Amino acid sequence: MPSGATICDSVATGKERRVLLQELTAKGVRLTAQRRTIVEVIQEADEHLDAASLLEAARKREPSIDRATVYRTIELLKKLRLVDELDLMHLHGEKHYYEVKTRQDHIHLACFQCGRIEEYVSPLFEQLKSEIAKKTGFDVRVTRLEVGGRCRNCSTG
Amino acid sequence: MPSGATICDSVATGKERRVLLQELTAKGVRLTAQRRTIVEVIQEADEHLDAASLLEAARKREPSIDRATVYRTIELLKKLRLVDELDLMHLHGEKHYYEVKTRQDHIHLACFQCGRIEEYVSPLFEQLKSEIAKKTGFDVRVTRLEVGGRCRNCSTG
DNA sequence: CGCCAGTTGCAACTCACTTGCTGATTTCTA
DNA sequence: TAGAAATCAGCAAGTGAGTTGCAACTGGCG
Repeated sequence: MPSGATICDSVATGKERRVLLQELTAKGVRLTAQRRTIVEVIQEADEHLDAASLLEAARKREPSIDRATVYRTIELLKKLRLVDELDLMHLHGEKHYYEVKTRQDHIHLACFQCGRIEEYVSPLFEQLKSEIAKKTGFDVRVTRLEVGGRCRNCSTG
Repeated sequence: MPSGATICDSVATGKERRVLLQELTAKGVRLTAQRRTIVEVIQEADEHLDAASLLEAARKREPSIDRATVYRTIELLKKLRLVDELDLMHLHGEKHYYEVKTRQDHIHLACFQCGRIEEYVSPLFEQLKSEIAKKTGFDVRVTRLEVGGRCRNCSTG
């Protein structure tokens, strides 16, 4: 975990989310009403948001917000490494999904049959990332591990 | 490795590629001149191909080939699990890249600075996939692990 | 060697995302 | 607490990757 990161939720699971507004303020990022709103929506989301859903949700609070602002804010949050971008195996077209970075990276499992997304955290994954860094000399900034297949329910029988 | 798969190259590295034409014939897929050409291009490629480059290369051999045919053939090869689709961390926009499936999945490391793509194979990754299958009951069909950061050269100094 | 399900080329279309510009806002300085 | 400088937002037009409907064509079986 980066020093100074602000987190919440259970520390045991590795799933604590960063607190975006605090981190943005700490980094001296200019806080406009639009950014506040977009960041709130992402922070409070309990499912994976694509840009269009994010825009829709943000407009409920701040109707004038534009698509371009949403994309520009997402870009900003990605660059600051406060959110992760996902494809979810392109189960529903080519759009991207966004989620607040958690302390430990997690793996996304996408079921091709029922479309459900499962999340999975593993010390083995952390170990693999360390191995990569050590063996290749790579400074690992972002990782994305997505798995496609059939979930337990859909693969029985 | 699936039974009956045809492979080539050194078996030691896990990087042997499937032989697409053979596998297509074996599966009874109708072989048109266009499909042959597209498959040859993918098979012989020594770098990651996006759809546009694939089209361009295929047209050098068979000038009438259309973009739609390339996309439809890629879709076919993906469904038959003969090729993998990559994003390469969207280093060059939103397009996708394709490569012939190898015996062992490999990890793609994308350098944000110089743009180079490194490949990495690890038993730990195979172990992680088994763990996922065992713990979640997921029938793992496709995996994609991409890492973004800075390569050894770009991170020194 | 003729048939026909499956495939192709074409052109128009969709969808996610980007960009140039102008006017508005935030934050810094005095 | 003004005013200035820098940054940001909204708008609307544009881009680029990928998709689709359709008529013509063809691989491979009978």
